[in-house]
Amino acid sequence: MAIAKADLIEGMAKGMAVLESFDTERQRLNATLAAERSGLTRASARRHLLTLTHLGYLETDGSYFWLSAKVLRFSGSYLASAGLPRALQPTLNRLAVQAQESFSAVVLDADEVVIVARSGNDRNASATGGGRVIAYGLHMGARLPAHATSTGRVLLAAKTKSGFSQWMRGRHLHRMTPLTTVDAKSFRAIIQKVRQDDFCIASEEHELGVHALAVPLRNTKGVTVAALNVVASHSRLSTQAMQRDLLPLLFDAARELRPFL
Amino acid sequence: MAIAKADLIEGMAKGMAVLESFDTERQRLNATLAAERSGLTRASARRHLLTLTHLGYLETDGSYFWLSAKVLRFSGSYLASAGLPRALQPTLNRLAVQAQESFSAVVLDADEVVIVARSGNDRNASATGGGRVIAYGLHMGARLPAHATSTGRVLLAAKTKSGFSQWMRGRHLHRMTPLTTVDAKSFRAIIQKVRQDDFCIASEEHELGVHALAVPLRNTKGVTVAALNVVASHSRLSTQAMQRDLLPLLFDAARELRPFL
DNA sequence: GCCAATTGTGCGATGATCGCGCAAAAGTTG
DNA sequence: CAACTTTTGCGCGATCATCGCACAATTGGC
Repeated sequence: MAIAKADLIEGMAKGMAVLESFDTERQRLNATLAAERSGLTRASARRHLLTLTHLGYLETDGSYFWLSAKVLRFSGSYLASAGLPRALQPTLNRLAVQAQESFSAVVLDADEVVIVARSGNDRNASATGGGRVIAYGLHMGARLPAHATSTGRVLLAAKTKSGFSQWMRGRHLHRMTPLTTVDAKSFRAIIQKVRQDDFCIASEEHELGVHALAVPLRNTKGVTVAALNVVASHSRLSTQAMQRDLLPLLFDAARELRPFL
Repeated sequence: MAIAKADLIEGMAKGMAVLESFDTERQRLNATLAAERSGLTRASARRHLLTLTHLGYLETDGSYFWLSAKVLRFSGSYLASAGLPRALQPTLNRLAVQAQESFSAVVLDADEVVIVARSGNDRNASATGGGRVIAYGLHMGARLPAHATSTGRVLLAAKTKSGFSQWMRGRHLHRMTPLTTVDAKSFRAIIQKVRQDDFCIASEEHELGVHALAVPLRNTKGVTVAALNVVASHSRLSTQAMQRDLLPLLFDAARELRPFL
């Protein structure tokens, strides 16, 4: 949609590519690194890095660059403006208190899901032992591969048949764990089953020892606008127990949220 | 520092100005509005809006534009990469459980404080009755005026005398509530007192019915890198009770965090 | 249905950006 | 430690992307 013709500012696009080249794994970049990751020439990448630094989005020690707190301004504005997170948060908080588990609400963005609201005890974080802030890296704004997550599958199942086929076209399902479904045929079958069940369980397909249960969030027109899930460690809660104890909670929450979406 | 000469990409700067023109108050903009707010010509603003839309950071209905979930990618990367939030989060979580109150950690950015980590029961949210997601709009990435917040004052007090004077130079202290200190002389006196006390209480200066207590977070070199505070509703907890019961907790947390900052 | 205000967009001139290429710094090896 | 190799910082002229004017199309008011 809106595939504008030729009057797009490419300087802008380059700059955003540079900004995006800072991700979860690569947090500190110099000009050469940034050039590689963003596909620009070294000189150009350097100019953009300098510009972004000047604008306050990056900080630098002279040779390396890293994101500054200023980038939080965007998420702040988004979260304040977007109706979705605002509408979901109270319910997520309530679920966290009731069930003592971690809940997330996500939307689909291309081939990833984006966490737009979450809640939960972060007891699991300390259980993992070390520096992990939030259990399993599930912070606000985190992006996870759609095909390997319960929520992603729920959102893919909500697409039309042709929409889903188009999404699948030529796509390589990346293996995240030994248990990830990467075969296209099997994956189509899974999505078909999600369509029937209206929920999805993904067990250790994204991270070993972790499984999740997701349901769609639909508005009153029946359009799926997001997905809601609960994540638990395999050792603490079996798949069966999760479905038995938590699925009704999720369905209730989805029904309750319906008028607000 | 690093005030680069003349080789800064201005297309980039314009684009970021456009992105920034979406804030908490103005969430939906058309080309004309965005042009006004970002200081560009209409034509240029439109091109940048279109570009950002094409890149996926904005969504549009054809005439109006609004932020998309993709902007969360930056905060996600920042939160995953920045040492500060990662180091603080576990302690904040523990505080929230212990005290059943809402805690925030913030850094100073020009004349605003930015929330880089937070925790807390959001019971207050439901207490406020309506659609407020999080008590008092204190979400991650939210920006609040430094002069009217307990944390802002703690961070301003950490500046050198000359640094603080420079900050004050020609600054207008915006009135947030009838109780906001806006007189420069009074404000200087407050900062002086914060220097002595090493903590700050701001009562209803930012929002009526809300008061907060903040302490500085220093690293082992003695440099203040952030501020930690607790926010409570006036009706639920008196200023005196807050100081008596929570100040020791905050000081303990600050001492405990010291090696990690 | 007419007028006024606002918005969408083509086009030529201009100056900002590109990336080459050099010089200096850093790193490597015998 | 010196000579060599690799990497990084950055100046410079040519080029082409961007600017904003101006006009057309659209919307809205009365």
